[in-house]
Order: sequence, then structure tokens, then C-alpha cells
Amino acid sequence: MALEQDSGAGSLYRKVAADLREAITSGSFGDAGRLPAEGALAEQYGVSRGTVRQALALLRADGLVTSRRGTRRVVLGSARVQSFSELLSFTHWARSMGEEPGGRLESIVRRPADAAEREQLRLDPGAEVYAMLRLRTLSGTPVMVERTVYPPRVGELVAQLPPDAVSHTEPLREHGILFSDADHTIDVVGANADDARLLGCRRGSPLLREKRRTTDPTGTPVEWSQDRYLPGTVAFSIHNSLASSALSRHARESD
Amino acid sequence: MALEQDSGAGSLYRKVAADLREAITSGSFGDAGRLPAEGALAEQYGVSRGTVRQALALLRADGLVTSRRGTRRVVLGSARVQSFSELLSFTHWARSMGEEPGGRLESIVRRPADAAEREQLRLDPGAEVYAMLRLRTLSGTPVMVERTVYPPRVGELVAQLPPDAVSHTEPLREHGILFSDADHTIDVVGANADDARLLGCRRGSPLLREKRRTTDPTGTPVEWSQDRYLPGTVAFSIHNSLASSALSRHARESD
DNA sequence: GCGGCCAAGTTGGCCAGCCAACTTCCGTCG
DNA sequence: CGACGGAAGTTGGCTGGCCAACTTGGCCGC
Repeated sequence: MALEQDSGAGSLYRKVAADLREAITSGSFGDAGRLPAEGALAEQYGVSRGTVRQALALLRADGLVTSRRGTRRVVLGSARVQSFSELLSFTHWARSMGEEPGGRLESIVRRPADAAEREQLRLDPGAEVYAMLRLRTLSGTPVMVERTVYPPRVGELVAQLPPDAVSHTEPLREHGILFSDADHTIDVVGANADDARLLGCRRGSPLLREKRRTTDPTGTPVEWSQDRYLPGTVAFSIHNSLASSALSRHARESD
Repeated sequence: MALEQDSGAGSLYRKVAADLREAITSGSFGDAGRLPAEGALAEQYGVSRGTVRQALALLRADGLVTSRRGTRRVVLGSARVQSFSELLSFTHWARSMGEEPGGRLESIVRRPADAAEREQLRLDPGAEVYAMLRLRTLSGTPVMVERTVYPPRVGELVAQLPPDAVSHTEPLREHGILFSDADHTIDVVGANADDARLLGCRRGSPLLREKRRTTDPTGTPVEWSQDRYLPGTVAFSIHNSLASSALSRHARESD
């Protein structure tokens, strides 16, 4: 079995993981859902067993395979999204569903940060931030109101983007703003006047809210965002195990 | 530096991780939040660098430390809950907040499984299930309606529990029912008549819904549950990174 | 003083091997 | 025919080592 040269992201174990993920979702391993032994995989791929185990740990975290000492690993689910990038990027998520993402910038202003924003973004007193308000659409219909606060370093770049730019995370990545970690909080909140106007719902009607703080690899916050979704447009999905967890966002299924 | 003999869960790297987690949250490493080098930690604990790296991977997944090639690891946050057990067990979660969990069993019946239940629990046509309806309280006030469907093997055990049993997961664990993986879906739903009656809200008022399917280490489903929370009582919190993710549930903060 | 270059330090990644714990299966014995 | 026991297979865990990629800071030259 040969490795695709473009699969994975450089490191060997990621390539092996990507290849196994592909093999699993395409329905190989018809052997009652049993994976080959780690040693066998190592030989097939021409790598050490440790590398195979690194790859399998990724699949394990995504809930694709089980792992129990003494038995071969068992294939569980089959399809799970690339959780991290899809979770952060509305654009990426929408496209993976075959929907056409859109965005309408309502406003972006530079202003002094309030106490909560300073704490979230770890800014010094007196620091300023860029505050953005944006309506996001799927194939033309409004589904979400996004309120994002950026530290100046990032906000300056965002403010220079064209108002009709669909994706913000992609140009930011090209400017060296890397997203590495995110903390999310999900709850319900009533629509305020702005939400109601933009989303076309009544004031006070329930919205699914996701609050998110994202940091770069050094732990420096790069954005603090509050997204409010119309009910029925989105659901958040999490797989977690004794080992680790993976979060994803997907279209709400029909109950 | 010596390892606590009771910290961790058997394996060496878990002990190291537990010890480091303790050291981080207690505020050691005052050195501008810099962790010692992996090699130094390996020497301190008397283990190999690979074991230290396994331990640090756990902390990395929880968002406690960064990791960037070329630089020492940086301490990020300080406190994050033990996500898996707290997420699954209402009882465990409530107690960790200092609240007194309660449960009132409304009904538990054995009946034929419908198509959706058979698929979720991977049961054969004609199989039966145990369907449970339970109201859960925090310090006496109703906060959540729990609807759980068990396969017969598990349901028989649940049905024998006393109606006022606070925790179900703990006695199940003692009977050899192990929880290893869970898939969660979070969205908003309107209260139906039962929800409204039990929670004391109006019909149609929004509830935060968590659907959950839990499996044991072999991948066999052991429960399928639908929990509906009153708004404002709970929020779901997730940390995810390029490597992996950790989900937790917590009391909703004051906006 | 400033800029560039180089070396040391650090993490990412990979390998080969070893043993323990556990599961499964088969053959044997009662 | 069933129960028991042991061997083989498999994953969990740990070691020690090696090199590459990257960051940082200091030294040197200009």
C-alpha cells in the first residue's frame, strides 16, 4: 500500500492517518469492521509501529476506531469532518455541506476595549480593539449574526479586507495570523433588536449562541467572537472519549 | 520531584500528567509561564522523554499548555474540568459545582424499539428497549428533562435501581457497563407538553437540547439519550486545538 | 549602533525493541 | 459434550536514541 504524496500535512503519521481515514470511509476493511494489526499496518506502510500508533491515535480521537488491549481495533463510524478548521471557518463549513456561504459586513469600528474584551484578549488597560458586526448567509438566506472583536494587530488586517469578502480566516492565514486553539461556549439567548432585524425574527426569540475565543500557537488571543444562529439552521456535534475529544459543526438533521 | 502514588490511573504518563496538571494549577512554574524542557522533566521524573511527551500531549489537548517547535512550552489556562466523566454524568457535574443533584424517575418501560432507536443502538429488528423519562434537579429546582433509551442488557439493570437513585452511571459501572465514547449533538428545541409540565415552562418555549449516544470500549451502544435544559441553567464548553479537543459542561456564567 | 550570521537549546518526528496485560481460540481432559 | 488451560495474537506502555525544524540570543563585522 503506497501513501498518497499529497495526503496529510507533511508528517508521516498524518499521511498514514489520512490514508487510513480514506480507507475506512471508502469501506475497505470489510472484514467485519476489523482493522489490520498495528504491526501489519506498519509493514504495509513501511513505517515503524510507533508511527502507526500516532496515526491511530488521531482516528481514535475522532471516534473512527476503537482500541482495546488484546483485540484488533474495530471500525466505528465512517464519516467525520475535519473538525478544527470547519469549526472555526463558517465559509469552510458551509462549502463542505455544498451550500454557498455569504457575508454582509454591517460595521467594523476601532474603539477602546471594555473590561470584558480586555480580559478575553489579554490586552492592557487603554488598549483599543476592532469590533465587527457581520451577517452570514447560506445560499442567500440569513442564518447567523457574527460579532467579533479583534486585537489591533489582527483588526487592522480585517478592516482592509473588501466588505464583501466571504472568508476572513483564509486571508488572515496568508498574513501570518495562525489559529491554533479555541475555547467555545454554547448556550441559548434571546434575540436583541439588531439580531431580530438582521435575521428576520422577533425580538426575544431564541437563538443558539456560540461564544469563541481563538488563540495562535503561542497562546496569544487573536479573536473573540459571539455567533448567534437561527434555530434549526445548525447543530454542534462533539465526539469525546476517555482519551480525547473532537468537536464539529453540522447542519441540523431532521430530528 | 517524586510522583504521588495515587495520582493518575495506573500508567506512568498519566501520573506524570496528573502531577504536572497539579503543579500548573497550583502556580508553580512562575518562570513567566514557561515549562521546563521535556528532557529536564524526563530527568526529574525519572522517565524517558517519550513518556513525558505522552503526558504533555494530554495537557495540550486540554488547552493547558502550548507547544511550538523551537520554544519551551508555555502555560496557558489553569483549570479545566475532567471533561469526559463530567459530561456524561449529571451527578458528577452538579457536585463539581457544589450543587446538590437530584432525580425523579417519571417512568421506565420495556417496549419494542422503533426504527430510529434500533439504528442508534444497533439493534436487530424486533428487539426491545427500555425507555426512561426522568426529571433532574439542581438543589431542588428542575433544570432538565432526560429521555434515555437503553438496550435490554443495560435497561434491565437500570430498571432495578431504586426510583430515587441520584446517579445511574455509578451503579452501572459497578455492573461492568463501561462508558468509553460518546457522540453529542447540541441544538435548540421547543418544549413539548411533558417538558412544559415537568420544567414549569410554557409549551414551545426554547430549551437547550443535548442528544447523546454512548458506547462501551468495543463500540457497542449502551445508551441513547436526549436531555433538554432550561435556558440559563447550563452551557456547553469546548476546547479544541489543531491536535484534539476536550468538551465540558458548566453552569452558565452571567453573560 | 545596527544588522546579519551562527551556535545552542528545544520540540517534532521517527525508529527498533522490549515487556505486560488482555483477548481469543483451540486442544485437551474430565 | 462441556469446562478448563495454555498458546498465540494484539494493543498498551516505556525506553533510548537519532535527526530535522525551528527559535532565541549572542557574537562579529560593518
